[in-house]
Amino acid sequence: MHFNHLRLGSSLSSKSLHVFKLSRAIGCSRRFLPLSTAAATLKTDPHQPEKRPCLIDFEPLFHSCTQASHVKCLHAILVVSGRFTSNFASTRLLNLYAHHGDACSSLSVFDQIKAKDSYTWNSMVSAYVRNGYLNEATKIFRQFVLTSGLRPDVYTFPPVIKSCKDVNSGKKLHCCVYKMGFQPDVFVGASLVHMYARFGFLDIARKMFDEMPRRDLGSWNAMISGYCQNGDNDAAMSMLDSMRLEGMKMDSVTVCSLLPICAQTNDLTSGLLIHLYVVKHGLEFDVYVNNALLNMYAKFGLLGIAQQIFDEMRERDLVSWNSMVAAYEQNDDPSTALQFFMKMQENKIKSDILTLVSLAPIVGGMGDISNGKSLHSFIVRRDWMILNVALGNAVMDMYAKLGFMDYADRVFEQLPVRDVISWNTLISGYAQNGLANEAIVTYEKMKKHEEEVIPNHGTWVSALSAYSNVGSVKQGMKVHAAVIKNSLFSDVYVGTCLVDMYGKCGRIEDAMKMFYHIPRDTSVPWNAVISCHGMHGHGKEALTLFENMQVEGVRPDHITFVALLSACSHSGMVDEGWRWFRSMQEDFSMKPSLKHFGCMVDLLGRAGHLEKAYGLIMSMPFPPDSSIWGALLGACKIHGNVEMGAIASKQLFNVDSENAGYYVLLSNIYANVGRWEGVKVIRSLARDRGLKKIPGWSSIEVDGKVDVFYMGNRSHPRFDQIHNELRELTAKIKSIGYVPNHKDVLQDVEDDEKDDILATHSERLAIAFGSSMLQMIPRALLMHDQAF
DNA sequence: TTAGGGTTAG
Repeated sequence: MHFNHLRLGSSLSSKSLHVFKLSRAIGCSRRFLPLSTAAATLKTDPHQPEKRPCLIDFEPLFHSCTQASHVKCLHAILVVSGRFTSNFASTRLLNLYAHHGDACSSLSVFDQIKAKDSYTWNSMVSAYVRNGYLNEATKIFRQFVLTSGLRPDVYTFPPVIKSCKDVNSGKKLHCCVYKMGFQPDVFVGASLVHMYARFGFLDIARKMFDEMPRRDLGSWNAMISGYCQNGDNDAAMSMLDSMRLEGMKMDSVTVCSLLPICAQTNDLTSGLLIHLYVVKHGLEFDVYVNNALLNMYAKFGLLGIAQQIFDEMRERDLVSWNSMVAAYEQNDDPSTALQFFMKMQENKIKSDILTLVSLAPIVGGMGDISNGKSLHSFIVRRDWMILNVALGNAVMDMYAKLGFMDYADRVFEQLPVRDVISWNTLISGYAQNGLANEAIVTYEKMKKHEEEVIPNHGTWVSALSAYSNVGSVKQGMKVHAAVIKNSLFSDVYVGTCLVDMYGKCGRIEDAMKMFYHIPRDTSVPWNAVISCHGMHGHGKEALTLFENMQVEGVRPDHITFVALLSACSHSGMVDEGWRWFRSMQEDFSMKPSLKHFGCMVDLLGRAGHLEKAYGLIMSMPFPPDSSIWGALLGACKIHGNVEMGAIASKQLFNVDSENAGYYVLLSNIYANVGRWEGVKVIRSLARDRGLKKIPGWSSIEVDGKVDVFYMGNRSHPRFDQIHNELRELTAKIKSIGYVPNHKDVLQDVEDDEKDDILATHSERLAIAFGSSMLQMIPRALLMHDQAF
């Protein structure tokens, strides 16, 4: 019966008005006035004025509470009608609050119940567990056992077992259940089985499961989900087979446990079969099932299907919304992800920690620090930083993406708990922002905390990329040793980083040795090895490797072609470059991206075919970005083509007026041909727009420590020593015939000043430092100048 | 009328 059937009149009596006021006072909306009117009418039946409504009269009202505000309203009615004092009614109210996520109100009701029975105690424990207040649940359970004088029953244990945080407290409860003489029946038994499985004690769980006197679907699910959560997918599947042999059919819980492992094992077929089962058995209206399906399709990159499931869901919860935001974020569509987040706000869906975990990388990618700061303060205001390491890590990563490593570091310092990902995020953040030295220092610091945090794949990958950026092969080799010690050398990603490190440091032979040690059935290591050959001008070797890759049946991807085209570009192999640029489209059906066009513009430009490069840009199927025009502008500098340089820079400033580097490049083109007026115009333009070029830097490794130098930098503690060494070296090389090339100084200054500028170039500072530390021979400086 | 087993993350 619906509460509307109880409505007997439409005008409000004084008592019903009282109910209304009371219901407003405790926060329920006017829309639910009929509920209070109905109850008030119950009280004021003119024919039986003394008769208060019986508990049975409230039954339909209990069932009508589909929203939190309904519960508040019913609460008011119970108070007014004098039925709140009934233990039964108030405990049901307690449960209703808990079901609607309001454990605080549950507690307030609980406190008002004077003669609590075990139903009341059990309900309060489960109210806390249901809403995630595990510590409070344990406290209430203790009070129940120690102070109430009542005996826990079979209803008590399942929620308490569920709230265990570690296996030891679980074991204690297991003993307690055993001592009190409870049979491990289906509920308590399944709880214990799942508790052991959850903490990874699958053998104990399995033994208990096998010895259970009775097993229902829930018991099977406890065991299957235990295997799934521990990544033992084969055991989960064989358990499923046994379950079916015993005539049990999968329900929504079984389905929800299995769907995530379909995505993990890349088994789309099983996922589709389960989806079919869901539809056939009418499980498609379960929110959990829909969320699990949605997530599985998103993990396979099938966003269209995920979106369709979301659109067709009758009921959506926070997990559904979070999953959609994460789905688009993880599939490189941050703008749609952001739209979903906005829609959440429009629909008044409150974000939780996981919403923010997905939102942080989106904000990081938007490039606006003020948004980043508001997101951070939103989290801090709610104290979520303390609750969840993953969120802290996500915020660090966001600041790293925005280029604010000082903020990322501050967040790191303030984290109450740091796990391996916190360290990895900081290290890779520094490395990605060009602060290789800081990355290395952090990695060294991490090693000192080895007892608390064990490095993983991500650590080696970040550390290696930092060492390869500063060209520190000795330190890189130490990481290599650590990788071998941890038996990770056969991991494709770690191995590829080693290839990359040796390659970037110029140790091509070592890179090749490493390459032949790692599995090469995917494009990942091939891309690295092709790229490092290309980088050092070994275009032919890069091409040979590319051919070998095809012989071994490994399909090249977009990145392979970027590596290959850039190898052609660095070796001046124009014809080969064209050939593969066409081949990728014709033979491999790949559409060239901006990066491929960028390589081609670079290839043609470097070779002096500026008109052809311009023609290629004009034929592109999408608008060229700053990297394309930047490549053309760079080529104009090499070939001193002022006219084309002006065209390229005009386009460049249209698409990216913020990058100071391009202004410098154009002014250098003018400077090269001595057009100092042009230089002045461009420089003042850059100054007016408040742009400052990020200075170039050079690094050198001495005794395992890496030092970084910037042009004209005087802040080094050994500055005087370096300066003296530099003077001596310059004098020496001048005495053996070195003539400074003033053309390389792109400023309109006197020749002696040009000497000074050349002499304090960051690479020279680094070499002078190295020389002063190691008594390096001046030959290094000579060699360096040739490459200048 | 209280209970077990389920979906999202850095």
